[in-house]
Amino acid sequence: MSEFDDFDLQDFLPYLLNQAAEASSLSFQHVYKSRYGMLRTEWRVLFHLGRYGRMTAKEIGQRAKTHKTKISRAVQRLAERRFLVRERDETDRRSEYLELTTAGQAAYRELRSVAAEYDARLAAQFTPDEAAQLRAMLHRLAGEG
Amino acid sequence: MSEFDDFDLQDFLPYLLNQAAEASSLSFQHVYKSRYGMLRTEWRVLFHLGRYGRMTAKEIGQRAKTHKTKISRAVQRLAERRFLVRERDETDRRSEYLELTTAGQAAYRELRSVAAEYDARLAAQFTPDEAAQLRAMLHRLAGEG
DNA sequence: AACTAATAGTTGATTTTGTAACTAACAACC
DNA sequence: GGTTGTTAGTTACAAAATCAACTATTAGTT
Repeated sequence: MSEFDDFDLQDFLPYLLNQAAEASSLSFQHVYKSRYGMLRTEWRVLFHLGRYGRMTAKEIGQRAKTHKTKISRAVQRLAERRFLVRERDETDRRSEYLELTTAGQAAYRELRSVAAEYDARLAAQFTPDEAAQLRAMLHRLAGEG
Repeated sequence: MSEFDDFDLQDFLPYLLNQAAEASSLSFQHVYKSRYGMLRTEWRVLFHLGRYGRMTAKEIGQRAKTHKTKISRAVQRLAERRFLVRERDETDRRSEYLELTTAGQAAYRELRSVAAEYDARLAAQFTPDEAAQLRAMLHRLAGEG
């Protein structure tokens, strides 16, 4: 009988966070998957370009804390589907700038609006104060300021 | 310019939850992976059996909201490594009871204590009240009472 | 200029997951 | 007691994630 005998998996933060993340992304995932055939990383790349504008794969990877191979493959698929275009950086020919096409922007806008509504619905389970506090705590756990 | 123009991915709850979950499970994941060569589902199965005792694969799947194929494979690997034993239920020969071996229990105890310490460290970023509230909100998002 | 190290991004091999189909056992019904 | 429907768990195949090695390019050093 150790001092942790009452430690419960259901309250273990990594587990709990994971359960909450999975449950709360399920139905939104269904939208970008069924409507645009996108994978999670693809929607994230789309969102980054839509929200923050032209940038390189590396920058997206850093912002989203996503490995470069995942980004590379997501970019490939989005380019194939004409959601974005690549443009070599002539000052450093190793990297290329990515930018959404008109179709990409349209997809971004629709998904963003679905996401915003969905987020509002999730947050509505709490008071505005609670929701704000939750986000702040999650940011802290996610490991940035 | 839509009404959601300021909607930010960094604050989108599913994204934020996912980032927090990943960041906060990273170093714990490293422990069960490097020390016991376990995958996430395996550690969860181990934990369920260690904490709640003998049960069937189905029960674990329900508690952990994990698909039966994932459980099935995790059980197989844990059985191969002699962390658990299976015993057919003679009243219903479709299912079998799972139970940790001595080695399984030892692994469980060690991982549980690492997890508890780790959880305490994560929670220490907040006041006890905040931490309790965080857990409550996550439970709510995870979709149970 | 040649040599070494570093960086952006891609590719390939391996592992893990997801989905659907399967087997074996039980249950319910006529 | 045979037919149909369910359930526990496994297996097979396809999709996706991971990790290491690779190419092309730039930067730094001598």
